[in-house]
Amino acid sequence: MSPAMPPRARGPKPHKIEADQLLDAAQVVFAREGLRSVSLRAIAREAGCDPALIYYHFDSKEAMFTALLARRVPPLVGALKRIADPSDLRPTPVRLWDVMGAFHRNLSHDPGFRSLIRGEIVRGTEGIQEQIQAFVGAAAQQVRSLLEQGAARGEVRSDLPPFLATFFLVRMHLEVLDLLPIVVPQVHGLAEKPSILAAERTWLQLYWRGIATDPAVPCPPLPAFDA
Amino acid sequence: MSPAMPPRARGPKPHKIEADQLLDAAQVVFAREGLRSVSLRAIAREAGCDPALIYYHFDSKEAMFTALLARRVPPLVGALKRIADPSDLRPTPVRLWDVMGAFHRNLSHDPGFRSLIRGEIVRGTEGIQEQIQAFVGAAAQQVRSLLEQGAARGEVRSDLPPFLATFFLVRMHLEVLDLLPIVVPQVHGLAEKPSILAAERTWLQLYWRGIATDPAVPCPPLPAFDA
DNA sequence: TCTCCAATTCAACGACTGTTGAATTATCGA
DNA sequence: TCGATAATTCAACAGTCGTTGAATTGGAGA
Repeated sequence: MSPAMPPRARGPKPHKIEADQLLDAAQVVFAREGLRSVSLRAIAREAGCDPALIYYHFDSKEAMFTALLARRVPPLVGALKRIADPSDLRPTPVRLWDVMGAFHRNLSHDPGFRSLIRGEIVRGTEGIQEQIQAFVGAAAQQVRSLLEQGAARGEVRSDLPPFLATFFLVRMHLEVLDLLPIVVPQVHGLAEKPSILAAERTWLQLYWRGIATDPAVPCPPLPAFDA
Repeated sequence: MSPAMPPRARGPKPHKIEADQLLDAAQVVFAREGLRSVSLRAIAREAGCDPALIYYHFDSKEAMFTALLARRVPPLVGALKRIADPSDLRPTPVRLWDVMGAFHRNLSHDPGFRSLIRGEIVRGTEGIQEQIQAFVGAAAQQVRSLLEQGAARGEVRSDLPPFLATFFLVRMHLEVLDLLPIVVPQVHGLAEKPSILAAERTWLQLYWRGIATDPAVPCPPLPAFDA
């Protein structure tokens, strides 16, 4: 047998692997593989370490997932809170567009993360579900408040149940990102993948025409997201 | 050791298990467990037989999934084809409502099946994806045709890319069913789960207001689905 | 009644899973 | 310079997975 491959050194590496780096790797794998079906070994491979190291930083696979959640949620909710501040007097559709921008900035990388959240919601894994509920709840709360402000200002239909208007906005966003670039080109024979930004803009214009007090009043121009 | 549990008889059972019964069982397990993470052993348990029996009727787990697909898709596509027949002169929103009814009748039981389809689309398992593409493509083709007929009759905005209008309709339906009854009550503190039918109706009214040539013209009344 | 076949189960394979305990080592403080 | 500790890996565990080949048996046809 070849004498090569001496057992790799065990001790600490030259560059310590932080818990955050493990989460980065997990994020990448989730994005690629999609599901809760990702294995710790795949995450470890991505991070360039042994699977056992994960247990040095986290108690379990589940704990790792919730840590991932805890790292991503607060920035998004904070952004939504700022947008939904009642002192913001810009037109409602512009503020809604800002909401969608916040979603994009905080969730648009890795569809696996969204798919994961979605899966846990419908499956309902013990313990995880409550955390996701808290996250989705906090986000939806802000959007709902924003829509109610719009109704109070006479810009949004008041005959529409606010929870439905909220639900349609939040949920739509989570999905359009993942399916549109895959499904549309093949199904409709488009040469290029449709621009997600353009699709989002069209969607909000449609939605606004639906919820506006006077649908004849056109939607104001909507800038790109990264502004 | 107790002499109980003599090895169960091996030969044929009194009531032969048909391939369709295995598919029924698979459907149930998919609906409950949700994902591609269902095991053949779970399906066999549900069907009350040995896992190996599945390999008597199907070549592999993948073949079983495509058989499930083949059993469900043709009725849906057939229904859509009838609705999209150009000789149907009813108002466009009513026909769109019919489309949603067809989705409901053919897909509303087991969210697991939809979740499965959605997962396979974004993950892209070899072989399976093409079949799903064919299915989604055939369905979307009919919806798109219907929307184009609406535009030709002056009922649907012609400045809206048809592929986007189609995508928004089809995709929205697949999702609202699964998430709404779970998320909305807890997040918005509703006493009861919102009626899916009511939510669907509200959604189509919103959508119609968005795509209609004249959004001031109200959506005609929309009957219940099972008619 | 005998034979054959279709339908079913059993037992096992190798691969992969989350998890753990012990072994190792680089680095830092004394 | 010497320990101690933090960071890392190894090897193994029990379990589950999809899959296969052989064994079994009830019922149909001759």
